[in-house]
Amino acid sequence: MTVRVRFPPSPTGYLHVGTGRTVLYNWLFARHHGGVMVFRVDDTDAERSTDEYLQDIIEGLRWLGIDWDEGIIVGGPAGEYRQSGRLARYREVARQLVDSGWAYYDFTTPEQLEALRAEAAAAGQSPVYDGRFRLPAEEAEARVAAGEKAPIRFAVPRPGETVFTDAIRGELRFDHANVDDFVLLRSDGTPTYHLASAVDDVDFAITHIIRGEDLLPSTPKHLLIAEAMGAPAAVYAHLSLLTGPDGAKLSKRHGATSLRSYRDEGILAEAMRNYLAILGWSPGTDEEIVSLETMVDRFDLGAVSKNPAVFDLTKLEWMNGVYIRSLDPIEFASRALPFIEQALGRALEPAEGEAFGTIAPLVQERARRLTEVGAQVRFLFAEVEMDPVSWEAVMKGPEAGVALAGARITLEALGTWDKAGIEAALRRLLEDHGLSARKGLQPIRVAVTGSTVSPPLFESLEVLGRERTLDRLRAAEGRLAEGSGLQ
RNA sequence: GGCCCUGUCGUCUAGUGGCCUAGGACGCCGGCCUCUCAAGCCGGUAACGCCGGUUCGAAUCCGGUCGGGGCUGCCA
Repeated sequence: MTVRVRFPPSPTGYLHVGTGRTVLYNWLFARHHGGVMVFRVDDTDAERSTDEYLQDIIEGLRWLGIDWDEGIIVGGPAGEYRQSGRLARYREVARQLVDSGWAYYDFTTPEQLEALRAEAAAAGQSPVYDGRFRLPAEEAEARVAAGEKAPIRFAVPRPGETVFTDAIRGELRFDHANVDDFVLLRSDGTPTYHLASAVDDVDFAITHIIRGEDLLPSTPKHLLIAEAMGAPAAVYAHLSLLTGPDGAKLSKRHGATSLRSYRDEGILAEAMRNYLAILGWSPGTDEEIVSLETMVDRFDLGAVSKNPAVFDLTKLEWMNGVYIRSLDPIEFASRALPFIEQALGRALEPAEGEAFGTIAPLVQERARRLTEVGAQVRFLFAEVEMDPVSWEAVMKGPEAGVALAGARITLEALGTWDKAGIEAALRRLLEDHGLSARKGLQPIRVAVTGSTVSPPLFESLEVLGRERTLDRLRAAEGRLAEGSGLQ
């Protein structure tokens, strides 16, 4: 039997990193087993579902490099993969379950339900509706025929229990005393998540349902619906949740949770994918950097962790740095370009693009996120924005003036303006004045880039060009003179 | 409150009765390298929640306890 998994997002928000991890695991499982990945849309919540969110989810998947074999866009045997387009089917199943006695029209009022819950809470019992007000079938039918609106509830067998083996957690049992007669079809005729999701899983012949642990308490309901439909039970696997540093389910209050925001903040798709894969799954070796091929090759639900995992931004950034450094230099430059233009607020001129291409490899070694690149090369494309702290740190001593003036004079006279020439000239300068590289070069760096932190100096000057370098050295000398009260 | 999941370094994890005086990775600390910052290299810090039991032997098995999390809607 071929493995069939599914990804059923409900488009009520941007693609969440936790959801991203869930899809990844489904995808890895499918690819590992040569199975089929189905992409359906759980949009039964018409109020909150939007097309914009669906687009974001699709883009997020593509960004991660996850594809699907059946479902929206690509189509498939089921034809319709949006739940909003399958409403008639859900009503049909609900009706069939009523006819077969697995479900019933319910006339309990919200007040009655509330009273029951309060009563149960007071008695220390499970607050579940056990169908005690269920009417005889004929009576219920008569009221429905008379035009009365009523939801359809599932008649959970009592006493009873649902037992299943979770692929990650082992055998799990749920006493039906704690499972209530849940609503299948709302009184307005729309299906609840439980009905729509379970029917789709049956209709699309899903064999493995890999989802978040938050759905664990709902599993008996889904298994019961499948049973009532006369369908074989799928294998369930519940993934632990992703949490923030405080241990609570990852949410907005922990910071960015959408995959999109990480992409926008300079995280590489391959790094995010690798990090998410390792967050809760171990390839079985000490490796942390794992190729996609290896993931597919080794993925196994039995090796997925049962514990919740804290989403550790620091480790993601480290991994992103590893991936950035492993990029082909040309590839790095082209991926970084949009971030530079974003930081600059304008597109780069052709000549500037060339300049960046020259210095890019040096920045590549230093960045953990693509967004850092802009700050590092800004001095090449804009006027110097002097960092006061940097200035204070290096312009204090008597060496500063000497280094600045000396550099200006020697570089002005320099023959060929290239890295080798610049380095030779400046090293000679240092020697002549008995300055250490550290003491002598920092003032020049700050004068030219505006900061104590920059790409290597000689290359930076080469790319900056003689005129701008000299201008900036003069400007710094002027500023130094003012600051020293010499003027 | 009820039901359920879960518990190895700060974090992610390896570990399925002896190979564990518990391994790796991130972080952190120190050193080397060095024109700054990174990167790289070397070294260090740090954990089996607790209490019982089973066993010649327990991180690994059992019970309890404490802690963390999830669910508890005619949301998904």
